[in-house]
Amino acid sequence: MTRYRESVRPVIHWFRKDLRLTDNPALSSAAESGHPVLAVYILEDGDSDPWAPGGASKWWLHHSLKALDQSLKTLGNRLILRRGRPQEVLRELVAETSAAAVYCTPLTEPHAIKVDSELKHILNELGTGFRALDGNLIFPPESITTKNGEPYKVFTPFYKACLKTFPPSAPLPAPKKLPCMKEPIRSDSLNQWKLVSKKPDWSAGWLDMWTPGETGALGRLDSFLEQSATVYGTQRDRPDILGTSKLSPHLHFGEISPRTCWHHSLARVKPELQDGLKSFFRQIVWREFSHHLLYYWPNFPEEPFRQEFRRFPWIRDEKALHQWQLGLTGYPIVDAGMRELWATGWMHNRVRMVAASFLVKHLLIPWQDGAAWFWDTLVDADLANNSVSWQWVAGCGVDAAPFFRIFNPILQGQRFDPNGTYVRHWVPEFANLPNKYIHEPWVAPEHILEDSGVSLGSDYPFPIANHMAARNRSLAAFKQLRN
DNA sequence: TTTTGAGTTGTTCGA
DNA sequence: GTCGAACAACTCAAA
Repeated sequence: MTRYRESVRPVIHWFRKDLRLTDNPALSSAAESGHPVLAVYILEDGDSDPWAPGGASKWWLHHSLKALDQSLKTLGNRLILRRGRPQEVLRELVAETSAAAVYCTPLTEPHAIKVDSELKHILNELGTGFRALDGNLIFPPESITTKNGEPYKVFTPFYKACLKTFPPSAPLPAPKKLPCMKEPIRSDSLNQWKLVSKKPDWSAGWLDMWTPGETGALGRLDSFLEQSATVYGTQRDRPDILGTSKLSPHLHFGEISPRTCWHHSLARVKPELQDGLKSFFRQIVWREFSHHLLYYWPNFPEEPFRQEFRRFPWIRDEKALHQWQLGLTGYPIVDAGMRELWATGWMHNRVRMVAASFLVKHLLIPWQDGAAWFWDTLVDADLANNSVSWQWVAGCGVDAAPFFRIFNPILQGQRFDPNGTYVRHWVPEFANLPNKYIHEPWVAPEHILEDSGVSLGSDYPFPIANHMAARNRSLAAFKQLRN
């Protein structure tokens, strides 16, 4: 027995990693359906989702959901919060409301794909529509393939194929109306979900650094376009200055679409300065590429893409892993990055590579251990980007770094943090150490260390691995793999 | 089917 | 200090 007349049956927009109103094709379609729209977010636990959000991501999610609810309220709607397996929660909601259809944005995570396929079946049996409309990728999986119809495994040809289809279509405006259901629908309270850790309160002060939500995302893009977009190509590698876009968490949660990033960039940057945008677009396409790879190879997060790496002689070393996590490796650039990560939920891209390379090449610790730590500590933790990037650094991924490419943490520090500004900020032990020694404090004469007020071995550790020795050990391990 | 050119992000060594 | 070569061979993608 249908409880509502046909005209007032709602449709459900199931929000997931598309926490925005602008350029959200699924939401726009729901809005245009002529039905009231029930806006729902479903929190799934680690019991059923193997890659449920980590600690830092949950903090972001909390604030992003709060922001989304505020935006919906300006349209006279609200966000309904439910917890559980989406298949069951949506089945219940459809039963409760006689919803005519469920709208959502498809994702590339293997778990999401499984959920969608079950959901499609369940809704079909209930006679309820299931409409998944792309919106989180400019180039959804299967829209870009090689001439043979195969997925690309090399970035550059993928990138070129993407460029051929340009420019992407214009972003959609936010719906003007989003009529609410008249009948009240039960919702969890966001605070009950306890997404924000209070004890310990490691995220205190994060709201000064980040503004989760759609408004924050557009603001971040605007700042980037005003301040650093034109010099992005050269400055993005410098952790001591704000040279990157810092859009990654906003993109991960879908608070802004890549298409919006693209169009706003072209609209706001003067044509003669648009050369600097090329590197930015390239990075956006990297995100697309990673999502393609995850879609086609669903065990990318767990297993090395290159099979021979199953027998790579990784070393399980809990103590060294812990030192790396805490930023106590004895290499200032690595430690600065790891401490920035812990303190802010984010790490500069260049430093991510250096820190990741140190873990897998200098310490020979499995890339999965590093990826797991990043998963828990990054506000932008994204299964596709994280897995593909870690495998790239480890050399076992697609188009991966050659085995002889082993970052020298001293050189990288000197090259990209030439004045030691970044290191001094995150490793204040060296606040008074001269630049000359900032990236290799162990070579500083004893009296210089003393003058700068730091004692190696007590205030700050000696390197836990000698660069040359570790480099040679890593090269030997890779050589062993070839035979 | 075969061929050909190319492939995110680096380091070290010796001239 | 600067510069080019070596570091390996393999796989991918297109012609």
